[in-house]
Amino acid sequence: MRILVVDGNSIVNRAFYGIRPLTNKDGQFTHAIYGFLTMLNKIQNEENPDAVAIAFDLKAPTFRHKAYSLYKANRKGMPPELASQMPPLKELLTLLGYHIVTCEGYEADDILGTFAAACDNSGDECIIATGDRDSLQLASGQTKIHLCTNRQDIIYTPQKIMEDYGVTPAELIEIKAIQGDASDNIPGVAGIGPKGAGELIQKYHSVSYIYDHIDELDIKDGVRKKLIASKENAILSRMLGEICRTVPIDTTLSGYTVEIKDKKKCADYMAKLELFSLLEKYGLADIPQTARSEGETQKLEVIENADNIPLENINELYFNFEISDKELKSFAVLSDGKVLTSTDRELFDSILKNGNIKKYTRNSKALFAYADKNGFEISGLEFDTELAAYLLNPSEKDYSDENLCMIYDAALPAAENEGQKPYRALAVYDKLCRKLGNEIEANDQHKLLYEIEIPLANVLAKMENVGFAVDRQGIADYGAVLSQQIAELEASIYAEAGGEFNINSPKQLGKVLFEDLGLPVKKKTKSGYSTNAEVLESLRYEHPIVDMVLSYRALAKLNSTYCEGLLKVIAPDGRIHSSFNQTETRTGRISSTEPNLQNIPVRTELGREMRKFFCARDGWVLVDADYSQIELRVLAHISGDKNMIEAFKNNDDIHAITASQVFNMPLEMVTPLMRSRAKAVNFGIVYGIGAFSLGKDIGVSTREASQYIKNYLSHYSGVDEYMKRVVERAKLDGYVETMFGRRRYLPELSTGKAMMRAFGERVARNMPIQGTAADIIKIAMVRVNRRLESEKLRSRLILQVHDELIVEAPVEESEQAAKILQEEMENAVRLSVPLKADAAIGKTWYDAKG
DNA sequence: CACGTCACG
DNA sequence: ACGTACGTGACGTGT
Repeated sequence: MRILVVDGNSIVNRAFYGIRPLTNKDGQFTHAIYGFLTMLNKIQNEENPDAVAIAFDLKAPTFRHKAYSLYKANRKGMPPELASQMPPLKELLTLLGYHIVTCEGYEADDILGTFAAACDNSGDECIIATGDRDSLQLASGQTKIHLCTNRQDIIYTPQKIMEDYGVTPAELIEIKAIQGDASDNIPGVAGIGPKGAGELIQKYHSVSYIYDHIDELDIKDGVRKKLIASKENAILSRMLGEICRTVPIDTTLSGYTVEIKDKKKCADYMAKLELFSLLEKYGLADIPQTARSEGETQKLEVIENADNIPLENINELYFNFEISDKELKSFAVLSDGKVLTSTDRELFDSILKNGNIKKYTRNSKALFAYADKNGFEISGLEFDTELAAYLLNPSEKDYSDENLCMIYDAALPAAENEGQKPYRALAVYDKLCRKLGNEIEANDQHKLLYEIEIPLANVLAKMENVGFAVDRQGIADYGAVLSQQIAELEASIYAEAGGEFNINSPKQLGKVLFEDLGLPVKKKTKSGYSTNAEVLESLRYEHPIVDMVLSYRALAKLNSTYCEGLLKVIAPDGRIHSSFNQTETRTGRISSTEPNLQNIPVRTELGREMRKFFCARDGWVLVDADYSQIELRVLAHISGDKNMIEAFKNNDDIHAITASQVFNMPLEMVTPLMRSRAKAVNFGIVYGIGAFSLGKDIGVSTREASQYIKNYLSHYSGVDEYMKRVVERAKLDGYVETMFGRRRYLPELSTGKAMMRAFGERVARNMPIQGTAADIIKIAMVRVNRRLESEKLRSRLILQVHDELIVEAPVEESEQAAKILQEEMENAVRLSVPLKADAAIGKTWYDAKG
């Protein structure tokens, strides 16, 4: 037989520290459980064992030898965020049919050792799954080690160990005895590390041989001295490092086969932990869940192509649809507990137009786009599950109805066949909508959903449909010029490098710059030398090739991402129809894809040229309006800082004012450099700031940067208090929110890991600001669209770039459109400081942007 | 598919 | 000792 023996403690640790924290609705941390089962499932698929044993340490202090407990006793216990995951993990493992093995007085790796020894005797095969290299000593003809690392898993056989370490598995114990292991409190020999220890054991094979022949060894005197000085520790370490193989446990492999006994119970438990992706991995996706608060699980009844869809006296309609290329493929409604499907377009349209039927659905943007394309407006769209769920938790990855049913306890009925599968969620859509709706009310997010997100879906749909006109030939010509220049730079770079290589490969470029040309290494990445712009910038004067590479990069980016990329997505109508995603970001911003029109170059003149190809159709112009410092104004408002509010009320130059405060001098003395540094401080504050990064950003020492921050916070003391308050509040609530109640949960804040917690704190400071600004421009978009339509203009919104809106307008409407933009943006919400928006008109985006 | 890089607010 | 500001998406390379 073939048994997989899992080092439970080691794997769960790896999962806990390797994955960002995750909780379910109850606040139960689940990432270690999720990571453990994902890894276990993967290993099982790779190794295909007949049986699985999962070994855990016991909670009680354990000892292997008398001396052992002394050493292990002072090892730190688990952080509570991990400890709280152990009982549910073990429960779930048991439900999944795994056998958990523990033994009083022994650690998990002793159990591994015992199984390995048993297999060595019986001739069975043993696979040890662990993240701990200490277990490599167990490798043998019968036993291999499946080592889980942060990167790729490595399979260790005795041969592989010989290749990597140059010794036998047993000799690894000897090496460790000399080199020691701080994390295990194994002292080893002071002054000799892994390299020295490896060499000694390769030559002499054992600690006891070394000490028996200490005077005859062919080694340096220094080494001999160290060995002699630490003799006692070395011999003790030799004992501590050997894994015990005689734990009194049952090693009859046939007792460890895996079988799920109660699939339903198992599925329920996973659902409770909200580990839905595991349901699929363990083949439990189709098991109907118990409705935990709704009584019985429903039976799924689907009537395809129903000839009669009763709509008489229907006030609420739960439905779903398939629309592709703005054409209706089919739709399905929930009627009297049954799912009825149809392809009747006229019926579908009449439902959409009928304001007396309240409609509950998902992906309303697609629906609005369909209506827009067909020249009518939807009336009575009441609820969108995707948008509601996004407001309840914007960090969710999957807003599919099936997933939402699982998260929000709307028990999915079982499908009797493949054909029924797509309708499982619809069968319980009324329940799902009710639960989501209740939570929206409980969270006070009513306005956000009904007055902002749902109407916005309509606006976004129209923006997508209209698209942005581009000058195809202009882009192509620009691309050709770039290609020419790229080819020239390429040749010069090869000449400097003394040969051809792929400049686009950071790996190859790193080798050329830092090995072949010997330039100083400034920074390393996980996989080698860093070659990013910041590094190259600092090397500009070291070698002429550096500037060439910088130029090459700039041109290559423009050509591949913008020229070639955009040419690929121009529609037959000569316009670019980007998709605006409403449920993507965790702050409430929208995102743009295929193509991303929110990152068209602007910061360099060369890149900015690109915007000359984004234009209005003949006889029309672009009206571009952007908010002035919306995030700082939002900060002034929500922090209530008197000085900052005053500055904005006076329409002062906020960066200059900040400079005079940070550098402690009169406003007239502020130089452009000081102003630009103060601007960076303002940004930094919004982002959650650290002195190190601020210093790096503006090129001053960390010390100096930290003084700037101090000055800033003492002048804007309201901001200082707000920043403290918001983090404290977030720790209590577990989430932060915007002015309009948009939330983001922050499980990071209750982590034991300092880095991660610090990240959570920065997010807590930033999200309410970035998110409130996002809320505001969304309100403005809905209102701008409403005004354009109600004033019977042909002008239309075509793009949003976070603090900027673009309208395409007939020339004769442009002034009016500009006025509408400015008014609606500035009056979207009343803050304690004025909102300021500036509009400009031009034939192209380049011209229209201030 | 992950990573490095770089474009935007 | 380690890494280092918030939020995105696209491209090319290399495992």
